[in-house]
Amino acid sequence: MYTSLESHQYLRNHSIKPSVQRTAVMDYLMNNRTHPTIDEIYMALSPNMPTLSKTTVYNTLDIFVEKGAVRALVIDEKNARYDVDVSAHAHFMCKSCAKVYDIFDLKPSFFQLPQLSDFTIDAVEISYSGICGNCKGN
Amino acid sequence: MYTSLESHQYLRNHSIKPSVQRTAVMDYLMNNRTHPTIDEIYMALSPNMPTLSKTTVYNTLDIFVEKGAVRALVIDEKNARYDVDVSAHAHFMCKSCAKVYDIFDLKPSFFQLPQLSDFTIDAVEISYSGICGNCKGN
DNA sequence: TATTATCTTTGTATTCATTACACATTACAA
DNA sequence: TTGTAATGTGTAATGAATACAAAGATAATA
Repeated sequence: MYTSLESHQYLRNHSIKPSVQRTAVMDYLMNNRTHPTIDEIYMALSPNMPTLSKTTVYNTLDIFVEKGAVRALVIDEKNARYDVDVSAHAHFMCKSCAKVYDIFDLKPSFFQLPQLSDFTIDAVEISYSGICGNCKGN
Repeated sequence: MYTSLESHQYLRNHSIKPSVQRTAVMDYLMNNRTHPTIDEIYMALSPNMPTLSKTTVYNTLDIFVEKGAVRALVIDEKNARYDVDVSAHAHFMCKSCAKVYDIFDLKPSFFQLPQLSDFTIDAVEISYSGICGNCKGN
């Protein structure tokens, strides 16, 4: 369980001014490693922050991504998802329940960026899809 | 330049009944390897097929993907993109102009699907991003 | 402390890709 | 030819994301 002090510090480390809203969103991301959508974050926080606006959640995540504190995942065609773990790892999305899982045990070479003269490559996203264990039983 | 005869045959090979509309869409995909969006396909075809409906383009691509004749790419958060080349290759999207390029020269092992007890993995998508050569000059 | 400028948050309105759905048209088999 | 299923079409609805203007908070300066 991460405290808001830690989120606070993490934000500062990424040159993000830690407002109440930003700290709350970062707090949620650090404690819920489920690659949540904007709506999930908003729904989780709004009971305790009735004045929170969904626009703020959008703005906040945009800043987080811009500052490199969070990664935006393009794996779910329905929604953007956010991952506070910016280290090299891949993801798996279940086509049945739409949950997104981490996959850590891949060769580091998979995450090396190719050097191509035509492009300046600065990021890679490796996304698997299929059916997860929970859904297999259904 | 692929002819509509070839598209026709390609559809049959994938158990897709080749209607006029489906053949036209497949024709376009085979001759325009630019990973087009639904709208781009519709805009390109509608001058010659004034009665074509965008809904038909959506339905058609859904069938193509379902039958494995085409791959839907989740790389551009704005639009779905479609690739008639279903062989193992990766993509690069330019964050400036949003064009999507093919990347073929990766190790085959990158496209092997991990065997994990928790998931049944049946697809992988490797997506790079950055700035393309055209935009670098700007 | 008062003033001012800047940054942040908020709510509403808008955009636009995608989906839902009902109806029209076509293909095909009996 | 007739009936049925498959396919195509147009419109309406959905909903994520964005634009924007106003309100509120923060920080710096006098």
